[in-house]
Amino acid sequence: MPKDAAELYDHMGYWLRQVSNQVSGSFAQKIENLDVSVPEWAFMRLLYPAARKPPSQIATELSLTRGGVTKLADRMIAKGNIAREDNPEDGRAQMLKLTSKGAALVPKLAALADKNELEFFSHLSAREKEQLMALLKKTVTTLGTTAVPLS
Amino acid sequence: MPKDAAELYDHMGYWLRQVSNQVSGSFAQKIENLDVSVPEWAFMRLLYPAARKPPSQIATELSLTRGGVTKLADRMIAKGNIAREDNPEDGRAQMLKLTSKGAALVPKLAALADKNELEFFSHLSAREKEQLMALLKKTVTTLGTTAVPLS
DNA sequence: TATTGTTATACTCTATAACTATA
DNA sequence: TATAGTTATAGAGTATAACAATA
Repeated sequence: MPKDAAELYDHMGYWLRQVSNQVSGSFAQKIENLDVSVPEWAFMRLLYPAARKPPSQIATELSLTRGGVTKLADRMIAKGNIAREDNPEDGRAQMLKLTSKGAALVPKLAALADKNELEFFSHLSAREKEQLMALLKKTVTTLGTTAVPLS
Repeated sequence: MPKDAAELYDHMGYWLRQVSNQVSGSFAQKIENLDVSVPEWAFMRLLYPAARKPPSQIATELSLTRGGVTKLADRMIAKGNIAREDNPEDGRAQMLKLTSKGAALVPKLAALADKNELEFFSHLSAREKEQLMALLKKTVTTLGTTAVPLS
């Protein structure tokens, strides 16, 4: 039986993008009231509950450029959710950390993330959810060892 | 044993976004030479090989607003990859279709998509890839937002 | 009045590249 | 010279809302 055109061009990336965009889009609406964007949430999540990380590390962990991290960080600082901290040992370096306001926000954001997950993935069995999560993490882990870092 | 913070805030949406962004980002670089963006590819894929669809349907299938479709379509028309066609039965309506240039581009884009998939998912077994694809499609299908090509 | 699509506007995300300060 | 971070600039993607034409 011949494959049809749609099947020929059926790629994982396409479906990943569809699902990711919808999940993130819906989550973005949920956290709008708290004045936090999805990238900001990912950023804050890396600093919770009390981590101090340099912008360069955030850039690596979120696959952003350093310029992108600066821009995101500027906005979050303006909102009072994170703070910069000078490094006394190296005048070039700095550390980013959550403010108490930012730290207090994280559990609220996490609760909304839980709600969002329920909305999108409750049709999957517990076993299917575990599989999906494991496959995604396995992909990221493998990329971490092979991917070309952004400059 | 108490969960630690990282575990508490471990959401599917986060990992989906990480993987999707990296896969799409890498694919974007690959198709840059052909002067096509990832959303444009998704758009063209829906019209291949010879479909005629109204903007409203594209908007539904790609989860975009009508305004977004107009903007994307404008750019693709400027590039000569798609064309607008008036609907003689309804003066408000129109149809979008690939030009011969656009249609010729699709197999090239698909080949690059194949290459990208290999890069990102060859660490998964055939069975794991099938599982991942099935779980993603099941999620989209349940949401009822996109027409799933039946295979 | 309702629907299809366009236009105007705005903001987020992300990139590249030049720049500053420090090492 | 190399590194950490910032700034300037740009463009893509997406949304909302007002609008025009048609039904």
